[in-house]
Amino acid sequence: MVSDKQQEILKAALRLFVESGFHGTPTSRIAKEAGVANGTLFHYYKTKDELIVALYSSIKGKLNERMHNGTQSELSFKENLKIIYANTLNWAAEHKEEFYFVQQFNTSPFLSLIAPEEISRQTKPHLEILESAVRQKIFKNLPVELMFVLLNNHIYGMSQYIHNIAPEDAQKKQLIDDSFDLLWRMLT
Amino acid sequence: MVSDKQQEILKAALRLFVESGFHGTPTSRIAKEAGVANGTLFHYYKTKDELIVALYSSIKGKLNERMHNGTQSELSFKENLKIIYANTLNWAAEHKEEFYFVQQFNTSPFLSLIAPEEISRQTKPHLEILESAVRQKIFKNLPVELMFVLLNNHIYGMSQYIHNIAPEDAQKKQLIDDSFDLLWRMLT
DNA sequence: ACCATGACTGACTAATCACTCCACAAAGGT
DNA sequence: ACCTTTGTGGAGTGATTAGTCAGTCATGGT
Repeated sequence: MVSDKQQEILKAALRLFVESGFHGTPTSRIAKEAGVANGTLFHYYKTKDELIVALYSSIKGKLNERMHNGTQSELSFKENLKIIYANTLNWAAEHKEEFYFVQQFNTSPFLSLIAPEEISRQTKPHLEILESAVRQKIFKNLPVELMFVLLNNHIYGMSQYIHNIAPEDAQKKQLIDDSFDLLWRMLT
Repeated sequence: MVSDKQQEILKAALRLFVESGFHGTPTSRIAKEAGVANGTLFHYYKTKDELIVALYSSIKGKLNERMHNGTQSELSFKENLKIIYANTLNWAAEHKEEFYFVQQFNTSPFLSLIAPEEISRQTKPHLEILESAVRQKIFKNLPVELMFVLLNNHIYGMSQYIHNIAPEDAQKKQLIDDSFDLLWRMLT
């Protein structure tokens, strides 16, 4: 159950963190932009760190939800992987601030606030997908962790690029198709 | 001319920024760890922002210097690219804090403190290398900016991976060889 | 009508921050 | 010897910060 005010706080925090960084945005400013009293913020989140982590988890949750939209066990591995790939890139393009925030968070000392088991819990399903592809000899016989970071960073890079050139829908679709082929070619 | 104390300040700042983030480390702490008075820090750098940018430029400069070590016009394009690739990954492995700092900086609002022309000045030579590879039909006929972000993020990913598994020298070399082949296969 | 609960408020505080200021010292030119 | 420049120190300052706290208000149960 996330109340309206809580939503507003998260929304304002996201905007301001992206604009000015974590320590660069005072809690007072977040409260102000959320149209909420200072105390209210601390009513919902005991500390600023807790707010940051909550925001991260909320965004990650939404991305994960979206990522597997439309995948079906009847489809081939390649088709499913491409759906996941496209979902992620489309989500990133539609949620630039969220995506940027996640990147910012991942390359910051705040990442250590997330328990390692929480991280591996999120990562595990993806590693398993890659593992099965290796077993089926679809992918090269390489460590799945290696393929995972390459896949991840490929997506990061593509997001950056799509963000920079801001393509039309048709062009974007083409770009996703083409870059998926590059990725596929690299891993198979 | 960079004095000893200045060096110590940069060294301490790097360590602390990586550990606690930009705003998370007070200038007073940097001065203390550098074995220098508070005022001395501000004698060399008018503001904290100026210190951060100076640190970034210094690190980037060192990386750029190292990157092209050993390249020769007599060698083939592929050989030279591989040298650059390996130099970058080796530098990153030997300078984890520096590499992490650059990533942190790049995904932070501080990036906007670097003038766009400064950035494109650094990027241009790399784009030109890619352009020539496209002209010679070595690489696929794709936008060079696209290949650039993919190349960049591939290297970021590999650095992450190498950092995580901390391989022996021989294994690291093998990893660099193999991952370069992946990259090459993707772009040609 | 009365009360209990919990969301919500905003003035407040203790601590911390970036940065200043001024004193002094060493170096080097004349 | 004298002056100027440059480097260095560290106490000090005003602004800002995360977080507190004492209390108000709306809601719903009885």
